[in-house]
Amino acid sequence: MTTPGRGLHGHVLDSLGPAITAGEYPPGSVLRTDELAQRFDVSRSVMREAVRVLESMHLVESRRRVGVTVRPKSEWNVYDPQVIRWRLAGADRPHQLRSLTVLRSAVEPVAAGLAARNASAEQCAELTECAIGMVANSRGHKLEEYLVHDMAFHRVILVASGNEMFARLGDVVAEVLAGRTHHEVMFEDPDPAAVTLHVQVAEAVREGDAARAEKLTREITVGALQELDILAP
Amino acid sequence: MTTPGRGLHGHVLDSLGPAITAGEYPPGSVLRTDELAQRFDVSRSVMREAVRVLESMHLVESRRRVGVTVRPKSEWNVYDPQVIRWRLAGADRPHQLRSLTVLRSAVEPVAAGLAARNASAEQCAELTECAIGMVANSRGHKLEEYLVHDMAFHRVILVASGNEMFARLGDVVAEVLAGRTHHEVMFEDPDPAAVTLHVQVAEAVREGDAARAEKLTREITVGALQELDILAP
DNA sequence: GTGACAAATAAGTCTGACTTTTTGTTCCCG
DNA sequence: CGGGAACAAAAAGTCAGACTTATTTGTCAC
Repeated sequence: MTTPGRGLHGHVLDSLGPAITAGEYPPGSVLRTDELAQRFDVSRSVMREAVRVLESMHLVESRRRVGVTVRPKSEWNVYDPQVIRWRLAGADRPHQLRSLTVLRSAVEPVAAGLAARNASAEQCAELTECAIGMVANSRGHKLEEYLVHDMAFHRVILVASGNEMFARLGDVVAEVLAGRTHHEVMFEDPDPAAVTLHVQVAEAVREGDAARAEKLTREITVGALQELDILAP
Repeated sequence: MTTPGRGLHGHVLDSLGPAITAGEYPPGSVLRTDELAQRFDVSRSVMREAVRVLESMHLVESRRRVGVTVRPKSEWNVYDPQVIRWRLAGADRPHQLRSLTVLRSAVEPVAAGLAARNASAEQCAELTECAIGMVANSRGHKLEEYLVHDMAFHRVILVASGNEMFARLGDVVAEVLAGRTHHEVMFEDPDPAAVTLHVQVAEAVREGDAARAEKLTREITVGALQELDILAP
């Protein structure tokens, strides 16, 4: 994603970031820049740059005379795409997927409603294409092709909402969907009902029916929650 | 907030960050590290650390032989609290407030519903306290005191939801609420209906009535949208 | 015990030299 | 005239070492 490890400090981050987000260093742990520089065999300047980035993610705090201390999880910038990726790659992947799925369930219906009002003709066309692609690959174990269109579908919805905060969740949603296909239980073809819902959402957006787009999308996200046993009794 | 300007590089960021997010340097603009270092009268090491942070926020991209280029707005990490603060302090403050308010309208009702299921006894008590504080300061131009309780109220809801992604939006919501009181039109006492809604949400959460908590919170956020003329006809 | 003072420590800063990658130009040959 | 290869320049990247500064901790006197 983006450009991983495009410098020495990037390489260091690819090691340290996952380690910290995986809880390998408990909150309050103290690291020393010089020691880390030695460990990763880089100069202090490079190590300092890496620490600065971790600091900007609120993963660590650097203080004079004490060192680089790991902050408690509750202070991390959990919306940072890099942090999300690190956590999804690590041990608390299931927990992270649940959190993100709940977030989806809150955001996507509203985004769909807005998309019904704001989507351009091109975006409507894209959406319909995606839905068609999903239908076309919904049977016969073509999970990978299905996933591509599913990710594209949700991304278009989020972008078409016209809200930049929603739009920037496209990568996150894509990551969640991909995770479900690649790592979770997803051996069979997708649920036909879900496929139909996507087609209907595309319809509703095209027709500018905000309420219906929202309601249908809510059904989709409820399905996603149920898959992870996050119920709403 | 947090610890602004806790180093030389922090001071540089406090200058450059707002400038970039304000669109002072259009996307594609090229900056050179050495020139910037001169301009801010810091060493190249310090300047490099600042650039690294901006890079981790996806505000800029640093490439050899070309320089530090400003990325298009659509790629920025708009959930980074620092970026949010910079943008709220700058020219597109109104636009940013609208985006965030829409995000609130999606997230908070769901968070309230979850809070009704997951809130601890302490959190219920806190919530009730906040609601009482709001009522107590709802008349007589005690806007500042009202704001404090209002911010606390929404923060408790988000934390009590048990979802870490929601919890981390506490600062953002607080910033939006503070912005409304301090910079937008808010001369009179708060809307009595809104105050009542908060009290009722606290009730619903206490009683574990998720559906009601969600519905009532949705009414609160609809009110917030209407204040900014974001209608739902 | 309390206060001030001193020492130790780790981050912070600066400088200068060197390396590496990328880009743009030039020049030669087809 | 066009295209490709070699070359030169530019800017970021890296490293090493010396120095500064803030903060903590320990000690000693009162």
